[in-house]
Amino acid sequence: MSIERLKRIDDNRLEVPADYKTGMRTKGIIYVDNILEKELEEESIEQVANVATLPGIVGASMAMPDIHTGYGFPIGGVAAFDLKEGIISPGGVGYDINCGVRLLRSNFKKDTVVPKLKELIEALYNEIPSGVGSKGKIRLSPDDEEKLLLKGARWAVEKGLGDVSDLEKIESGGCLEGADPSIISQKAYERGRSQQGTLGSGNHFLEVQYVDEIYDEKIANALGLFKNQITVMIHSGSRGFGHQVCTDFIEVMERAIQKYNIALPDRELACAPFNSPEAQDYFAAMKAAANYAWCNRQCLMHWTREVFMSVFNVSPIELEMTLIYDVAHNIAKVEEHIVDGKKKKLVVHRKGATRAFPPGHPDLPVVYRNIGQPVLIPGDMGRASYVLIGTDKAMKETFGSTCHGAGRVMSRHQAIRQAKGRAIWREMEDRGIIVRAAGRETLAEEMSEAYKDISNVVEIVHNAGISLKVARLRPLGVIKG
DNA sequence: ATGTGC
Repeated sequence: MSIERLKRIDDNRLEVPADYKTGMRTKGIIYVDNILEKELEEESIEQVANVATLPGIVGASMAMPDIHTGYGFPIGGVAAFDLKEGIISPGGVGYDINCGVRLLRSNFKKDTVVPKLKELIEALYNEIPSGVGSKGKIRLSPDDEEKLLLKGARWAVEKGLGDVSDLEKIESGGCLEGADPSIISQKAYERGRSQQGTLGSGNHFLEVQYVDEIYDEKIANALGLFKNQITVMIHSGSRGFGHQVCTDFIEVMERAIQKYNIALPDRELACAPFNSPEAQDYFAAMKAAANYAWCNRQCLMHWTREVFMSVFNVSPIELEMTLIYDVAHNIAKVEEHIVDGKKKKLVVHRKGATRAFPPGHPDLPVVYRNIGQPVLIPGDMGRASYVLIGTDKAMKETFGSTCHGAGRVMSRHQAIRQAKGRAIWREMEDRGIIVRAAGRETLAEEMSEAYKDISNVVEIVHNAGISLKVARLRPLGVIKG
């Protein structure tokens, strides 16, 4: 097994041949150019091949340029399965169910915010609960929690956190139908109760940014973006709740593979036939966790708006901090795609991959119907983030998917070692970026050098045509967990 | 990612 056995399809794609490994039902395709090809881990190639052995896989086992090794499935992976012959797997979604990103616009320009940046970041840090195991200002009764799991972001809006108009700018309207609170474990309920409305830790962040480059004027304009404008990006997920749901169902799936006699090259691929009770229970629990995450990002956004209004003493109308979009990048969804010329429903797993639906798709908000789905790609805290737009080519090639972020090049441990004796916060401040982090080692783990250059990643998906660059955002201030 | 792992 090695990289020499991969075949270059074109400048942006490598093929993992179907004979790379015994049991593969289809080939693998990895979106990398000859630069990021060098960063490919052998283990993650193996994982792309492993996914190709799963029953009912449709099309190729795919991976985006931010691929790295994950639990069973690679992070950056996209895999679609037939509803009758295929499976669903918690490892294909990931531990942080519906980890995702939302982007807010504003009427402010860089010049207005920079003089008050320290005060702003301090205020945001005080208002946004962050860090491992952090508790929020929301305390849920068991009844509240159940409603939240059914309603998603709408639950927060009904509590006065945000506006109804926010909902249409969230993927799936901020709520997946069919969540079932009755199959959530007590443990998950307990962990979820105090963590709603918290940022989390690791690569989760809240970032104040400015638009530094526009690649597509027409689309940027349609999204309400302009040069030097202040934007806010929020990257968070379903916290301990989603983590517990994943843990609970990996156990269920480990029994299911015995019961249904599914042979796997790696037990971390544990799964169940999509139409089995085990799979349907996982899917309904995953939806509950997805709804928990959308509600979480909705709460974080609301407090962000409040902080901006208070620090700059402006009204909502003056600020016009509207939601541009909210994407999920760890999720499984039933979607309609064209397979061999025919419309077919599939269960698409995106694990560290972002949906990138094209112009005209019925699932897009009416206001974006003509331009396509906004794709939000966070980079590391020192470099940049990107806004892209979904394309027809993505729909044809990748089941409407693209990359989700930079992807690590250093393990957390390696990063901590490299950062020893350095003051990362000061290095950042020297570059004009104010950072505040809850965890003692978070800044070391999250420093720029620990990640691939996001520009390289985005260049590949842009050149491959599976999403197109609209704007680049530079960080000014960051809140980390 | 995570009431962080051996």
